[in-house]
Amino acid sequence: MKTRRKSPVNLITTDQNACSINLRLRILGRLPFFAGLSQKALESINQRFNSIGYNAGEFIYFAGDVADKLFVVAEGKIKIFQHGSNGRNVMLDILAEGDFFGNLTVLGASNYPDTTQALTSTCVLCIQSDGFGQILNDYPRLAIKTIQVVEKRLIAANQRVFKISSLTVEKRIAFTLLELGQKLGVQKDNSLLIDAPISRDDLAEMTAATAETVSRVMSQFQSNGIIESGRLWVSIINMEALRDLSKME
Amino acid sequence: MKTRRKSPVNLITTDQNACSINLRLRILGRLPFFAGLSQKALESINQRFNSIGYNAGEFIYFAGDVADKLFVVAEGKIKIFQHGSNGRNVMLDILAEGDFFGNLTVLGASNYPDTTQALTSTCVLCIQSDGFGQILNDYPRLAIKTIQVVEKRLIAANQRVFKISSLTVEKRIAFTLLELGQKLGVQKDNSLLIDAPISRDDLAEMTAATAETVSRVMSQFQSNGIIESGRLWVSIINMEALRDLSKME
DNA sequence: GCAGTTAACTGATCTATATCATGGAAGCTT
DNA sequence: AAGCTTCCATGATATAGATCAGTTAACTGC
Repeated sequence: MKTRRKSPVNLITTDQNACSINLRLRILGRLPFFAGLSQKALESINQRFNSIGYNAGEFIYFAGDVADKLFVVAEGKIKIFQHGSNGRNVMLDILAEGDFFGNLTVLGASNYPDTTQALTSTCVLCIQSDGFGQILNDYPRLAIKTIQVVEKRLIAANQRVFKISSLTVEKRIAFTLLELGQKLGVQKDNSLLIDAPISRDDLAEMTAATAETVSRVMSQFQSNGIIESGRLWVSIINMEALRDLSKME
Repeated sequence: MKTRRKSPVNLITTDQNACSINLRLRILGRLPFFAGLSQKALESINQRFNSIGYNAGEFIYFAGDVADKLFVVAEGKIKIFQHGSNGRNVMLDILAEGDFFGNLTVLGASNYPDTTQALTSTCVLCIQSDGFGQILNDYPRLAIKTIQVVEKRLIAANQRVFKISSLTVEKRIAFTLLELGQKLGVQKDNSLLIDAPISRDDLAEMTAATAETVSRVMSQFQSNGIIESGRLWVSIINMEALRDLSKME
């Protein structure tokens, strides 16, 4: 029997004051989204935001809630998913610092189509959707940037459909691990640690598979020296091998 | 053996002059997207568009082409899909009058992620992406409307992922038929004809299934009196039964 | 109206992955 | 450090749907 290893993922990513008022401006200013705005504009935009902290496991909102807010991840990791009544969830993404989520536009009284839950302790910045609408009206360049953000996600979503319908589970998992590595990876000596507490179940929800199948594939990856993994952590050892495996041919 | 019926779908939907210059303004003005703009603004926007006609089967663009144009369907039906090298395509949507496709924003030198092909003879309006970007800059309300259009598609794409991963093929087909009925349906005495030449292969590409499986399910639907169908056409007889079948429970 | 082509139907078989079931390891809790 | 809970591994079995294959029906063009 393979022996699993202790988790190298640090679950406490923020301290209590990460969301303090005086830090908001700095966080917003760092976002590529707001790059190029004057300090004055940035300050006025900052006025409209406030910040909220969540502990690991807490929900930010549920699918069906009235969608009147837009959020930005300031610190921590958040999973965004749709839940099937049967318990078959589908994860759309794991959000990290700088990612937007919630309601981007002022669609009259709509509801969130998905649910968001903190994976680690997190801090999010929050703004009323109509306030954000006014900002977009005042700064058309931001509106165009917003279109680009949403369009990128649309393209990614379409590619996910493509992968689910034409790739094997093994390839989908390989792909997903590469994406997670790229987005959440931190270099640790000779491996790339995915810096979020990801379970087999999470991977199953990301790849449209079952936890058992994911477990089998991950075991195989591990015995081939491609990854290292344990309870709630994964780390990529051989990136090239993963890339080969994910090839569509 | 069940005998199939002659197609009631009219494949010739446009005449040669449907795209004539003097019709463009009328078509643009009808679009909900441009609703609320002054006649003057509309005329200046119209200046930037030109129109192109395609015969059934012709391609508007291929995945990978340089994405420098935005299109609007003026008349006809267009399928938009991704093709897998193996021949396993994934259809994203069937576009009808008023739908946008192509490149909405001025992303520096990107490529189309999908391929578009006319299902009937069609006419499309066309604008350079950077020209459209200027329009969005001039009319921030249009930019916000654009965000809404893309966001709706994103939500639809995510729901497609959800359906593929958690519903049976039968349910997915039922769902897809309902969507097609809603979008392309025309009432014919006691049935709703889907007004586009849709093959079993097309349905397979829409539902992430094979043509054979689709054929079997459609045969069953037909013998249950839920639909009527033949070579390149489908018509819904019993909407309620389809809705029941598509229920997720 | 006949020949050729493409789309659709259906039977037989196969397989990737889900399901069901059990045991073991990691990490909390007190 | 003992007990509890959650997560992970893995074997055995079942099955939805893919694949392979052969036939029939609708449309197209001459």
